Amino acid sequence: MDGGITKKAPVTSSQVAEHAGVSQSAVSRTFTPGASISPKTRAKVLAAAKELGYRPNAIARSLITNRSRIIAVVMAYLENLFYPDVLEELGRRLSAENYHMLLFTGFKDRDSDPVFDQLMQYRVDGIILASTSLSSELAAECAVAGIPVVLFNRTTERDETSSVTTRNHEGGRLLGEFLIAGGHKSFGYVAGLENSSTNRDRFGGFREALAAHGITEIEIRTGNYSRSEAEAAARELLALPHRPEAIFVANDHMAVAVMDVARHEFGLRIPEDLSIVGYDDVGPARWPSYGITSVTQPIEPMVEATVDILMDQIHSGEIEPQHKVLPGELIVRSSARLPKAGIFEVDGQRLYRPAATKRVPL
Amino acid sequence: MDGGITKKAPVTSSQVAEHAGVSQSAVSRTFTPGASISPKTRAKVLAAAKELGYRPNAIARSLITNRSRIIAVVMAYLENLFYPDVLEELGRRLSAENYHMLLFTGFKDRDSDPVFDQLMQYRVDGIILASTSLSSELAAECAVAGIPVVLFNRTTERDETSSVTTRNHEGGRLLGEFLIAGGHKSFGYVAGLENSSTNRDRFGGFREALAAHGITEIEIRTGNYSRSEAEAAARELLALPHRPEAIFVANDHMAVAVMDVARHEFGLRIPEDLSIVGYDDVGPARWPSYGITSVTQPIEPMVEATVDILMDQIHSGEIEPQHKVLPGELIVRSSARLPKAGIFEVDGQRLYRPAATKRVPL
DNA sequence: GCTACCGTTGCATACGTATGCAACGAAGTA
DNA sequence: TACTTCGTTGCATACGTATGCAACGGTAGC
Repeated sequence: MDGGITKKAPVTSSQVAEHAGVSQSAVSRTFTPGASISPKTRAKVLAAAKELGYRPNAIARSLITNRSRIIAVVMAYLENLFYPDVLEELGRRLSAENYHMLLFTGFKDRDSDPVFDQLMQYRVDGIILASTSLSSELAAECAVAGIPVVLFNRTTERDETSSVTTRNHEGGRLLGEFLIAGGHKSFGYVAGLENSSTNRDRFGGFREALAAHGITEIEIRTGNYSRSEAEAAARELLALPHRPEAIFVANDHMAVAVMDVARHEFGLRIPEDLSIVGYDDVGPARWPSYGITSVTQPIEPMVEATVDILMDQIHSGEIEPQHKVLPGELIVRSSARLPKAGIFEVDGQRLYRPAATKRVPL
Repeated sequence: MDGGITKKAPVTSSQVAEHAGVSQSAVSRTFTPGASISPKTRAKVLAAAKELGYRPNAIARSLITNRSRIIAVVMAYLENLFYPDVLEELGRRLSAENYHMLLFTGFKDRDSDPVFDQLMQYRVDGIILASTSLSSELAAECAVAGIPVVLFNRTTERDETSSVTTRNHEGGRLLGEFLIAGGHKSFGYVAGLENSSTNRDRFGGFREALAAHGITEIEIRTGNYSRSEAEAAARELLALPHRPEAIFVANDHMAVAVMDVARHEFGLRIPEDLSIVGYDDVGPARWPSYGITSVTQPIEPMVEATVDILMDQIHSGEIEPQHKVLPGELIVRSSARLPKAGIFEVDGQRLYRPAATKRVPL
């Protein structure tokens, strides 16, 4: 044997039709749910199809139906485990709707224009933008093209693009209140990407909470949601003459890095010498080595909402921007000193809800 | 304004042709590299295309060229950061070749048949299988269909499907020698998925190394490459009356979990009370909280080899199974007691190479 | 037995692009 | 000038499927 196998042409609906003694239309209708076809011919076609190993050609179908059943998912980087988790859940939810993911990743955030060109060429039925920003021209172009777009964990200034987020502002405020209730007096903040809405909102709420208690000084360093930059930011913060007693890190991915630097480079005990709180409630935050007090971003509801918006817009053909904002919870773990009150145990997890808002979910 | 925007039909090559005063062929040739077209008409077409906002329809192109420029990437789960890293690198490499990824993830490993059906319908140009097994019938079906398949970090018994792996057997052996040279006397192994080649090979090498020193008893528990199962496995191993002095965990993802259990549930000091070694050299293994001694699996060369094999088979049309096996290095960190000799510093990293094989890269 | 009706079927066409083929024109050669 | 050559262009067709339309056959109602 020569070992080399050359590409064999796939079976077409016409071949199946001939083999089954029916027309090509009948084959097509057999594989089109709801089409007018008698059980008898349908059975004949299915038998012939199975025998020949026929699979409908999704490409040809897309050409005629103008629907590719492909959703473009744009994630500049997957370093933060939050996004792989999102991706997995998206895979589940989209495949349940019989949609598929064309993934764009591994590019630098600034190179999004060629990415956009590519995904437009595939006539995707929808676009999910996570962990990347979208210039407003591109958003406009999508709108003109009539392609539904959902920003995942991001919002834009103007409300023209649909989005799914959590209550980042309230989350940041809650963390601020938590730290203040814990008796901390001086504060630091490790920022995420400066122009990201999550960073703005989380910090906005945090600052507001501190300001309500007369605290306006916050030492800020930027980590850009990257581990290595967060390490550098931590080194600067912890080397200050008056080191902050508590640091809010804009997400858990960076908080882990900050904690590592604090412990292993500065020899600090957490939370005795330093309190750290994060955001996302991502995997490593739950590991006992870290145990980060963090605000959850509930991935499953977020993904569900995202897919719902897309499906709604795809099926209706109308692109009315929708904005879904989901609640989160402050999960109390061991990375920050505890307040005297406001901690509740629910389903084996400790949550923080200050008295005034105890009954209102975040 | 009513806010709702209805889908606008995209611009076609014929419209561009009319607008530019040329034939549709000329438009097609303008966007086909290497086609016969004069600079003058080309410029006219490009101007018209830009003006109308034309983008070639990749779907229609695929139909006629029989090439979708889509590669199916199948990853059952992304829990282990190794795979998101792979995904990112794949994104870089494939987009450099102007290919795109259709990602299948978030399904249980047993549900791979419907996944296979889906990806076949899109007439993908190639398939990358990582973190999932493929039944041999499916592999055969791909072979018949002439679709190149590469197993990433997996091999099958028979050599009929291309694969990219690292020297897992040698890596396991090296870790065994390292632990023995470190003076350990009793050993445990936390296994990965039992039928995976990585698990078989790593353990095979490990057992071989121990056997060469007269050690045949290894306490084995299975973690199935899952964090929670690895935790359970660790609890069993560490509760044994004669707790092993050293544990080889089949990958770093599980090793982190084992280390957490050892420290926080059993109060063990690492490496004083217990040595742990892992595999993959994945992110958390490098974090100072863990510092896992581990054998690297070099993602970039592995991905490069994978894409090379695919491109080769796509362009040649011949599917000759290729098997690429890449070297790894044993990176010495702090999770296991050190041997007296054999540790070298290279580029700021400590490597272990026993005297006999010092000059031979793993 | 005739008509009306409805479910089923095949015919023909359309989707947007690539490409073999022939025609054309310009340039070069004798 | 006549002939060859070669680069460029348009025509026509093909890719594999979905679907409007008309035709067909069977059934029910009178």
